[in-house]
Amino acid sequence: MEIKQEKLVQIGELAKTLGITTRTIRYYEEIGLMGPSERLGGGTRTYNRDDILRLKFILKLKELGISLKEMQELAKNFDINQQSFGTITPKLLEILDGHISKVDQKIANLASLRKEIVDYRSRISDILQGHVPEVS
Amino acid sequence: MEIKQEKLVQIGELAKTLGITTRTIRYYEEIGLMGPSERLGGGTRTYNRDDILRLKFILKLKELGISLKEMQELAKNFDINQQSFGTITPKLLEILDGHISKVDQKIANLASLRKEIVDYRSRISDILQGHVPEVS
DNA sequence: CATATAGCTTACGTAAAGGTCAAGTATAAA
DNA sequence: TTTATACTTGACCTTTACGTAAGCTATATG
Repeated sequence: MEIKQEKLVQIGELAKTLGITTRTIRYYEEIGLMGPSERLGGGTRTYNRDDILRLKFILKLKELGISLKEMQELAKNFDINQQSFGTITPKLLEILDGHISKVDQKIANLASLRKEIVDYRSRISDILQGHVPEVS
Repeated sequence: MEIKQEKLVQIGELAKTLGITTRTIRYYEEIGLMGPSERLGGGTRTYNRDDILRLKFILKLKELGISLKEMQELAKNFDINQQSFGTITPKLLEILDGHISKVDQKIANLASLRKEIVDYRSRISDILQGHVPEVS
C-alpha cells in the first residue's frame, strides 16, 4: 500500500498564483462554495490539487457572470451525492441544460438591451445634427 | 404679460403614474439628480412638466443600464447649462458607446460560457454512454 | 372636532462580494 | 531569542439603490 503524496499549498500562495486575495478564498469557504479545507497543526489551511481545480472552476464561472448564489445552487446538487458519479450525472445534465437555457435567455436580454441603447444613441445623435425629434 | 399656468403634481401622484415609489423620487433629489423641486406652503413638493420630463429621462437611462453615478456625471454638464441640450449630448453619447461595448463584452462572455457548458454537458453525456473521458 | 390620507425629515436596514482592522498564534530565519 | 512573515478568527466597513419605520405636519372630509 503506497502512501499518497499530495502537493499541498497554503492560502497565501494559492491566492497569489490565482491573482485573488486570501479573504476571497476564506469567503468562498464561509459561504460553503469551497468546503472546509484540511488544516495543519496550527490551523493553517492547505489545499490539494482537487481543491485548486475547484477554486479555478469557481473563478471561471464568476468570470463569466455566474453569481456566487447561483453557484451555491449548483453546489447543493454537486455535494449532496458526491459518491456515485453514475447516479448524479443524469441530474447534472438536467442542471446543465437548465443553465444553457438561462444563458440563452440572458444573451437574448442583452441583445435586446443593446438594440435599445443603439436606437437611443442614434436618436440623440440626430439631435446633434439639428434634427427635430418627436416628443415621446 | 400673461401668467404661466403650469400643471403641478405632487410626489405621490407622480410616483404612481411612473410606476415608482416616492422614496425613489426623493432619493434622486437627495443625490442631486433631480434638483430641488418647488414646494407648497406646507413643504409639499410639486413637479411641473419639465421636472417630469427630466425624471422620465432618468428612468429611461436607468432602464438602459446606466448607473445613477454615471448620471450624476452627466448632470454636472447638464446643470451648468440647462438650455443647451447640445452640450450634454456628446458626453451622453460617450457613455452610451461605453455601454454598448460593455454589453457586447457580456454577450461574448455568455456565448463563451454557453459553449463551455455545452462541451461539459457532452463530456458528461459521454460518460453515461460508457466512454472514457480524458482528464483535463 | 376627529379621523384619514398624503406629505415631511431623519436615519437605520438590505444584498453582494469581499476589504480592512484587531488581536492572537505559528513557523522560519538571523 | 528576537524578528519577520504568514496564518487564524471575529467583526465592522464599503457601495448601490432604494425599503422601511418613527415621529411630526398639513389638508380634506364626515
